[in-house]
Amino acid sequence: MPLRKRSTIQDVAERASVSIATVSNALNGRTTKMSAATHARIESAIAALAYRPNRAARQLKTGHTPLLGLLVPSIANPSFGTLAREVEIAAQAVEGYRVLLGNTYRSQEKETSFFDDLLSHGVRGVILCSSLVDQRHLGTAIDKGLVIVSYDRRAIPGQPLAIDHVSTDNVRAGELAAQHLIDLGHTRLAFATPSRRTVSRADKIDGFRAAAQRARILHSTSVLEAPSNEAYGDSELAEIGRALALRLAADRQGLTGIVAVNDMLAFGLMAGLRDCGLRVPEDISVVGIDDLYLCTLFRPSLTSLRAPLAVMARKMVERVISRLADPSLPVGEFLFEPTLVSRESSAPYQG
Amino acid sequence: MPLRKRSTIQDVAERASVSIATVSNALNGRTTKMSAATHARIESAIAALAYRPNRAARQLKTGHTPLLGLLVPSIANPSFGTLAREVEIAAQAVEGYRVLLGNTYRSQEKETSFFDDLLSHGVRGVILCSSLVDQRHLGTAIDKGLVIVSYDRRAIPGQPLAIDHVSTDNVRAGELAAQHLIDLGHTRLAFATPSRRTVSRADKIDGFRAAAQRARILHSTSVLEAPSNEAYGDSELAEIGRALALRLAADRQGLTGIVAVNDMLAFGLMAGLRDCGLRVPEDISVVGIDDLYLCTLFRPSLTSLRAPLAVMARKMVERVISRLADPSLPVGEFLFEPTLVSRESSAPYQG
DNA sequence: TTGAAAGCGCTAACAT
DNA sequence: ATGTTAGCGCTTTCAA
Repeated sequence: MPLRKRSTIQDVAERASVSIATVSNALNGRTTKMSAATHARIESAIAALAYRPNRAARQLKTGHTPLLGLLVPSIANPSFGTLAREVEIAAQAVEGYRVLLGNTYRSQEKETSFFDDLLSHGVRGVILCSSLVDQRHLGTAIDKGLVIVSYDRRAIPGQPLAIDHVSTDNVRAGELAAQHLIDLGHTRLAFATPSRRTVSRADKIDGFRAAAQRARILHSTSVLEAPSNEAYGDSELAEIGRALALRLAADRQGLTGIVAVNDMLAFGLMAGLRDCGLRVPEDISVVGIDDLYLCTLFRPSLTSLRAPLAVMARKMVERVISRLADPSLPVGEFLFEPTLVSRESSAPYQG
Repeated sequence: MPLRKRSTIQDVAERASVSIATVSNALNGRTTKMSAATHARIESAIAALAYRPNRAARQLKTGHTPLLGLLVPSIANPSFGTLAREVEIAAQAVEGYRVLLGNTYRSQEKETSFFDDLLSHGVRGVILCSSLVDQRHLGTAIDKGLVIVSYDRRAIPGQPLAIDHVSTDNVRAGELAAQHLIDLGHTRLAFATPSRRTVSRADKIDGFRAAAQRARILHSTSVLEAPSNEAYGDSELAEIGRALALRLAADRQGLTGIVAVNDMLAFGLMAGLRDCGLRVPEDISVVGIDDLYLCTLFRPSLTSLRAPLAVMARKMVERVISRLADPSLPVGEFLFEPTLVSRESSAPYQG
């Protein structure tokens, strides 16, 4: 079959015997400016030609295009895969937006280059999942017209950037996780995390310690951390969990409960503990954070903290689009409450 | 800081005291058409203004834009997350292309709507991971100018569509998986799969049966299948695995080795078997297909078949871009050899 | 109620 | 070696 050229607004106008201006009006909902008959003729011409407006042309004129950037450390990480799915659903639902995906592997250079490309493509809204501490490059991007919504990190007080923040209440997540173990009778707890500090990790630790404090067991509490020694890879977090398990097997320090900074690390931790002959939950209870659906597939299944991802994705999309329409919108921070999902990996303390 | 308007080719031309045509020439590598001094002036003007060409304008003129569509059933599924990462890397590496992501949840309507949007955005190349059997809508999309490369399904002989196919050799994958179990001494084997047939699933089963045939154990071989009773969801495949495990526990039929159609199903299968008191690998050996990095995190870790994903992603990107440049390119089918990665889930038959 | 026309930023054919 | 210009498909102002 011959490759027909896509039909243009011209073709529609001719077929409906009107000017392109009138077709454009119809396209943009200004139907009050024409007779019903004209409108009908245009509609049927559009249908007959399977006409779809050329976004590039429209964008050249209006400066807008229904595209959103989504920047994640790595889409191969199930946490971000799940998030990406929710973002895509929300973007489609809200305004028929499509999603331009980028992976950063935690490289500031890749983030910057993605921003440049977005701008170059006329995309001005972006949802950013970044664990980078240094955020100076964001200022540059914003100055160039980018609207950024940041996922899973609180606003840093005094930060001058016009960025909305949508995040789980990570303090609360750490707190609920620790409290769950405390309620089960555990008193010697640890928090397992990569050593590099990020806002969200610090928050989780704060919550963890707050719960311990309240239960007066802060003194028997510790933070287990290991550096990531490889370039950002799929299994990095799990490897850290595994490394921590080995250390624990060598010197357990009486620990009976561990909160992991996220599920992937918890999975690695559980694998490592098992390899060392430590049983979960009989010897050590483990709680993750994220509640990936993978939690239900491991044995023991992993107790974890769930955030309302779909709602958060909708909020992010909504904020990006709102701020695009009205740049003077006050900056907002939106924290969402996590809930504990109890499974097999956590059990009562065995005196 | 005031939001400066992005600079245009005009601005560059003025700053370098040349015409926009010359700037355009410089931009498009036609540097032989100007003096070195002029070129240098333009370069420095571009740098000074941080000029980046407006893609929409360029596209309106040329009909091209460095964007690729990537359509997957669900990006939350780690198989597709991993693929998406490789595709993004390849697209960036080859020509600085960016990736527009879409999820189909196996809905033909969503596929079609994604194609329409791509076209509307001027994107003409797309990498498609589809398990849909009916492919008539693809013909329509191709007629409209879309260049499609299909992932993980063989070309259907006699299919008239101009689609390149890049896939694991699934027959070989099924064969290697079965052979591995046979080599371990197993004689009563089953292949576990969702009941809905796709090209790739049928191929895997063919390979599985071919290996059994060769070992003269085809008669003690079966295909275990269960329907998916939920809408496409994250855990669908795992649930099917779990359901099959329950059936097996009720009536094991002497089985000692199972090949799962993919790793996610295998994970569910292993969880279900364990819940029913069947031990892997002592009672039953399990082999998956895909070799997700998650394989190493489960206990027992999962034996699986690995495909050269990065190479395949590069091939797909390369084919899309080649065919975009030369639509008369002969249609190709590219099959890649899987390799077995042996882990804990498969062990010698215990008479 | 409808249409003419300018112009968004760029490329490339065609001058000079 | 460099410049002039038409035009890609669309929106929108202004005129009729």
